[in-house]
Amino acid sequence: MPLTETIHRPTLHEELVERLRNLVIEDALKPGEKVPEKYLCEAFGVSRTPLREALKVLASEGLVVLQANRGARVATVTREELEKTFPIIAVLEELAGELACKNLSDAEIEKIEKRHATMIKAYRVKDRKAYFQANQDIHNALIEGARNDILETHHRLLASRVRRARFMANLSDDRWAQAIREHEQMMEKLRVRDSEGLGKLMKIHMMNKYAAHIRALNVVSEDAAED
Amino acid sequence: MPLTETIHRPTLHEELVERLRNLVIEDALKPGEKVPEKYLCEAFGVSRTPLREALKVLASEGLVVLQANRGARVATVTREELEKTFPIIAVLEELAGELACKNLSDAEIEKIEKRHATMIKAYRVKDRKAYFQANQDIHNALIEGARNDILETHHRLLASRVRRARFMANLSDDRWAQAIREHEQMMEKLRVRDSEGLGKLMKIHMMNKYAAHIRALNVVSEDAAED
DNA sequence: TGACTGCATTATGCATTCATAATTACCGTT
DNA sequence: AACGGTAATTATGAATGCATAATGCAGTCA
Repeated sequence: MPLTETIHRPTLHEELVERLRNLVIEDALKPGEKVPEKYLCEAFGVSRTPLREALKVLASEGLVVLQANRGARVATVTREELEKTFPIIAVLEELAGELACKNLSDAEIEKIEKRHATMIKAYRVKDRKAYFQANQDIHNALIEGARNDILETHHRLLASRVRRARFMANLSDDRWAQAIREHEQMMEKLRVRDSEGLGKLMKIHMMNKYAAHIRALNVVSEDAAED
Repeated sequence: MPLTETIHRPTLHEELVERLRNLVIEDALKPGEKVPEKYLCEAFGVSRTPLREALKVLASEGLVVLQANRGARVATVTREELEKTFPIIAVLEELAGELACKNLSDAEIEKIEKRHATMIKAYRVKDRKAYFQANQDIHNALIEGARNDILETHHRLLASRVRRARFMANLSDDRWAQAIREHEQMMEKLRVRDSEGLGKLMKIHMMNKYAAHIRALNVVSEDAAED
């Protein structure tokens, strides 16, 4: 008789994992930076034990790296890692797309349709922020639509290391237009519940995004080389 | 001047993560069982702090589940989880197969060829143990051949929850023969470095393995229903 | 001036301790 | 005897303490 959800009282270290993860993802703690254990303890009002437990977990997620006797640093994302990570995300999205096509309700698809319209509008007026929000929502809805929490977890683990705010600025007009076209195609497949079609498109979409990131990275590293 | 590898001194908690993970994978700690914190501390000769840190990591990997104030239990694998996990492993293997085809050296392929021969021999004489060992080696070699440690990590995380000793016994003669045929096909693709072909076969191979597991599970649960 | 050495300071890993929640054992009531 | 409630015990989460490795700094010598 599942009338009630099993209650979940969060422990300190879980709370901290959550908080710290957000700090890293939102770039409040920047890649390569030391994680100031003492400071964070004071800031959160906890002792070192739960904070250190949280760091261990974040390390196993790959968000920070631990050096014995030298503490934790926020993991830096090298180009090599990007190259390794994107293809994995791509196949996960492919799978998610296939499953979502099968499992999403009509109402949910309708909701995504609305989000899509919002996104298109944002594109027309070049509202980057609104665009990214709607885009994010659509992708999340598709991933969740797969009804596979394990897939979701692994996708999140991988995406959180790659999705960094600074990439948002690097969206070229060309890539933006291309992304919109890809989303239009994806919606077409979703409407007719062509699961394989959607899966393939989502994979391609991700790989194209990857190519754009790499191009942006090249520009950055060329700039850096000028110093 | 990279004459020396950067030395890595393992900390206690890393060591413990390793050890405990093995205990779970090797079924020394059985699913659903409580993880006897105190006992393990004594057995390993460490205090609770590093052991508990290790448990947090294993929990984030999904090998154990933590209940606040009620300690840790070895995670149980439900059929639902199997159903969610296998398709993910399948697409990861597909990707791994593609990458391995591109990245394996001729010498490494030769090694796999030898392993393959060993496996076939084991099949002929119905030596289950030798078969599983060679099989494992081949799969590991292919995953490693992808030259993508992140892919490897996620594959390992997923596989370790699913790969349980008791499944080994459940290999039917039919499935065994089918698996052998699939491996033959995979080798053919690998020899000519048909990356997409190998990828597709590895995915199919995994999904067939999945189907076999489900069949085995059905038998088990029907047996259980007889009580 | 600049690099090296030894000491002081700090940060870190781990052990220990403490407070409290969960479990068990016990006992009285029906 | 079975059930319910309460006290004793145990286990757990978190804080504190301690030993040691890493870092920063002053002093020395070229």
